[in-house]
Amino acid sequence: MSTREKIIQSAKELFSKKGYNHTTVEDIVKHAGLSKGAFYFYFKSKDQLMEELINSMAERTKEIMRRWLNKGLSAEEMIRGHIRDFLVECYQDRHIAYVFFFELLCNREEFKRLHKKHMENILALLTKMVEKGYKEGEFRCGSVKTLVNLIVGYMRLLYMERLLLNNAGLEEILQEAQEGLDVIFRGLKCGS
Amino acid sequence: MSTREKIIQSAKELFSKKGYNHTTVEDIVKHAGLSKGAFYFYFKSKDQLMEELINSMAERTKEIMRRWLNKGLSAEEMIRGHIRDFLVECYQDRHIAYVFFFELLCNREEFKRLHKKHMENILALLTKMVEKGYKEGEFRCGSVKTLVNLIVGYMRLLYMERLLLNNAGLEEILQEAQEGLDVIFRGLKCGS
DNA sequence: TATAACCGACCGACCGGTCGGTATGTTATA
DNA sequence: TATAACATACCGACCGGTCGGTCGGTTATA
Repeated sequence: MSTREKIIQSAKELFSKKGYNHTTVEDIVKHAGLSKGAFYFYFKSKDQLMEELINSMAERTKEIMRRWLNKGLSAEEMIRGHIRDFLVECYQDRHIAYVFFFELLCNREEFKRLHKKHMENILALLTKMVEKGYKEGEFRCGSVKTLVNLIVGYMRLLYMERLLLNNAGLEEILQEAQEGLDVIFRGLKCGS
Repeated sequence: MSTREKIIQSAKELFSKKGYNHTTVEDIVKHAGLSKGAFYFYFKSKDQLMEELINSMAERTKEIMRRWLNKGLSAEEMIRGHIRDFLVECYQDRHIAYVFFFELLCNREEFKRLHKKHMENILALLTKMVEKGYKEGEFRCGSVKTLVNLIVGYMRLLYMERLLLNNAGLEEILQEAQEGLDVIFRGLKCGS
């Protein structure tokens, strides 16, 4: 692993453990077995490193969604498929996913805007999937907005509570996600 | 409003605007038209104020849930009812709800534990409601855990995205929450 | 006039960022 | 092919600003 990669990896781990604010540049470099000089050789500032982490994570997520959107599948298949990929991605990079979903919102306005920008893109992509379901008569109650919120809310919670706080395994999470989607798609009360 | 209340109110507003870390004690007292001396006359530390805010918010939420649990209603009625009350409470106190749901998770271990403790209580209460639904045959697919996660995730997202980021009105939020619950309870695909 | 309530100058720990330095290549030159 | 000239990668002491918390003093109240 290159020095630059070492710094990034170290930052990811520490940010997810202690948070952005409570992780010092000193912490990051010590944990990577380096010095501050190395850090500022590769990064303009602590903020710049943060932004880089966020952008890379968000772009990968969008890429996954775009891939599924272009497969010509039904809405349910697209949604289930991209969520699976998304959770796998989250699992592999769970440190930085935490930073994206939470850390970013507890910081200065600049970071909140960054989160908002990426979230808007992601929601727009999910909206496209869901819209298809309504347009083609696949979904019959609720509304686009409601469904999008249900899905995103569930994913976030799954990630936060199960993956991060409870350290659940990947298979377990995927299983749970499918169950939740079953409820959303089929409903609680209309047939088993 | 007493001086103590002024400080609390000021802290709530600033914490939700700038976050706990980026709100200084100086900010809080200036915004309340007071001085640091007043702050440290009423509070042992900035952390103690934070804990007080969190505990009070969490206790009120639990109280709402307990009230609905003891009404002898069906699971769906209990869930819909307490969520309504909860959202009203959140709306009135949206500043501190933000701190509870997000700020707490982006801070030192001590605060994370506090969040976890309250969350466990709240989830246990919700679980009781949901269990009743399965026990009495009201709910027919999914599982207790899945349903609890779906509901909590949706509430959190509604609160975060709609109430906080989009500044939606109370009636609008309540309406949306009902729609989401409709989907969960009836399902997307089994009858309109 | 005693005490509660409040003021605000100041302390000191902490942390992001800087900067002068070094060591290990790599390229140019004669 | 020896060496001067330069570049890259990294070190760590230090600086300057920030902010939680303290403390000696002042004002209001009963």
